[in-house]
Amino acid sequence: MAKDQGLRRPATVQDVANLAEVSKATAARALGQYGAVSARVMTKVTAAAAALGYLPNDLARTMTTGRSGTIGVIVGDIENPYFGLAVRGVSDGAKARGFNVVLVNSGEDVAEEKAALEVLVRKQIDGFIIAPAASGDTAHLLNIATIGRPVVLMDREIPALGFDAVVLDDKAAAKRATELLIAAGHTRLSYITAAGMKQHTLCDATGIGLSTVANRIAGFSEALADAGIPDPHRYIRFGVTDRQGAQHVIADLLNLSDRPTAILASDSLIALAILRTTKDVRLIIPRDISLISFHDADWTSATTPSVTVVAQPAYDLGREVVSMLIERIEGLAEPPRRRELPTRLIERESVSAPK
Amino acid sequence: MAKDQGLRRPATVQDVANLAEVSKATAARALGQYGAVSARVMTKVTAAAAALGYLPNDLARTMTTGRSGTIGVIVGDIENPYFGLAVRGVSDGAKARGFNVVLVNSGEDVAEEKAALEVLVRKQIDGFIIAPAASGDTAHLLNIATIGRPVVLMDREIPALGFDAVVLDDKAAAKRATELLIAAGHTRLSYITAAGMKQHTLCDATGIGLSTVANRIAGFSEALADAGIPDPHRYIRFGVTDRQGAQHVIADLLNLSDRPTAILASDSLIALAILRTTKDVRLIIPRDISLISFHDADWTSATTPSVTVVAQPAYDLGREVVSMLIERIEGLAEPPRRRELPTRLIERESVSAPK
DNA sequence: TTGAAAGCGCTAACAG
DNA sequence: CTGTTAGCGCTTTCAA
Repeated sequence: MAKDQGLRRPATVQDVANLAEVSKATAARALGQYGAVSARVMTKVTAAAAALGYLPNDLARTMTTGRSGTIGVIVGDIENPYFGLAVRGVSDGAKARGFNVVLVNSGEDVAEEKAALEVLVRKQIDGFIIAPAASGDTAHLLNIATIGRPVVLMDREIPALGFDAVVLDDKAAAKRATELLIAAGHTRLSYITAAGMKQHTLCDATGIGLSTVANRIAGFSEALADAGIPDPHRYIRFGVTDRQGAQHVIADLLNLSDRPTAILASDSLIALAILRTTKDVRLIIPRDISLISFHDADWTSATTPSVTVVAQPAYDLGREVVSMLIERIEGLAEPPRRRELPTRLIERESVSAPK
Repeated sequence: MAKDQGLRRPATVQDVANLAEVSKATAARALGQYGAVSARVMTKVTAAAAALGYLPNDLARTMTTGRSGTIGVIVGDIENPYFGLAVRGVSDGAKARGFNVVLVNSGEDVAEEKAALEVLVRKQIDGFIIAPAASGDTAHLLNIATIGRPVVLMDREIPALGFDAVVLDDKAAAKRATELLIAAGHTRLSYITAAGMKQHTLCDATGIGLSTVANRIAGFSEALADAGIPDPHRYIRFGVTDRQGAQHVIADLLNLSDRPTAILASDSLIALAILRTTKDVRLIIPRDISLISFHDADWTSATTPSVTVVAQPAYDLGREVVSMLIERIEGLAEPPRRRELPTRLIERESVSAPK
């Protein structure tokens, strides 16, 4: 008996219409708040819907309207607090305007990014927010635009594609941070970055895969050049993505006979690896080595020493990017827009003069 | 001219069929790998699909099959590294079996949880993984089961609902950690937990909203009782959800004239708040106060002192929970199953004897 | 203001 | 093995 209610087929517009004794079209108009309905019908239909526990089938709605009210977000690593915060900005912004968000991780891998994109297209997503894994190999991104779905780039830009983009002032940020280190007296400075290339080794500025990486290296190098410090690329390390690799690269760096006396880390995960490694090899921050990290992660203010950081407006980045996207979805036709958000240097305890 | 390709209507099965000169049904069979097709037709259709850049419309497919190949995950706070890791386990497991995941944050709020659930039901999600925000107020969860969509509970269980659940051995874990503290000589022990109730104040064990919280408090209290320490609830604090609140509660606790000499933190975010607050009031860990935290967050091994933690198999939790769910989706009809995963105490540097 | 009918893109059931 | 037909639940003409 109780089982009668146990498994019932979900109610449809037709069911509601029957119970309310109106036509399907009328019931649909009342439920979907479009067209025009008399007050009498409105209440009857609403009551019927409530009685049946009616919930609209969004897929059917999307099938006919062509709009899913959903936007797709693809980032490299949601567990990176920087992206985590940005995604929260996106979610909040989307929710505020009645859109849903579906989030996919690309693992900073172009093939996975491509697969993710395909899944989302097949789900008839209205538009995309992407932090692209690489700036070469972008055919899939162009395709997406071809089928009429807007794309906004987040954090990393690819000017050639002509998409809207919201980025940070990475070059200026890197330069400012580097100058702080130089002002403290350092001349052997290292920049360690997660993404950008497969190789950990140094390279000339050509072939850098990500605008953020290229920009920061430009800022870093410029600061060194301005200070007359030679061979700026000497202590730059790329592609430090996994935890293992990070420890290894950092340990190698610290074992150099003329090891760097200051490090700039591209994100809080790298900074963490540096903390761990210095602890392992019994180097004290900032006495033996100074540290500045990109991203004001939660823990950076709680450690001893607390760490000097480049604070990034990640949440605002997300808000901004989603509002740009929604404007496009709603038909905005202007030429591509680009917005650059400022970062801020927060000085704490991890920088001092070299010994 | 170039614009001709600029915006083209996405290709449908019908388009592919026309180009391949077969019927719509045949094209669909070839594309969807079901039914049976001759090799000749198969190649023709495949070629046509490639030529047109055909991508199936998953919504249409779901409409007719009733299966979306997507599972919904609802957690309180994806930025909590514990849940972040669990969700990654879920994603990996789902991907491996050909399912997609859509993730929604509930902000540990029942109303939001309810709204999220509704959105997902409307999208015809195949099944749900939920870390419920509270164990009262569960009508919406029951409803979901009523319409025939399986639910598996993650991390927190609600036995009354009869759902599958995967949880950790919270009680044993709390007891073990507490015993370590007691063995070190502590008698004034505090437990600080994020979720559970609105009030920060102490309470009797009745009306605790979450199984995890109740279980841990049981383990904590039991250890104190076993050691003959009176008034075990004295230093327990609930509902420390936001950063502000955390600082405040902790500061109050540390300002007590007979303040606790050891704290057990319910997650890494609380532990962080403790680190920050002790730093503020110039208390040294572990000299002035010992600390153990639930969750082996990344940073806990990199700080000075590194922090002793209850390591939780969050990733495995996610894997396990998703595999249970998929079995249900694929028709498993057995009675509800419950699985408890073991945690592990990792001793590091944040515990010592009281002064 | 309301109703009837067509159609979104796909798969399922049934013939041939 | 292939084609025809019907229908998923909804919105959208078009008439009434």
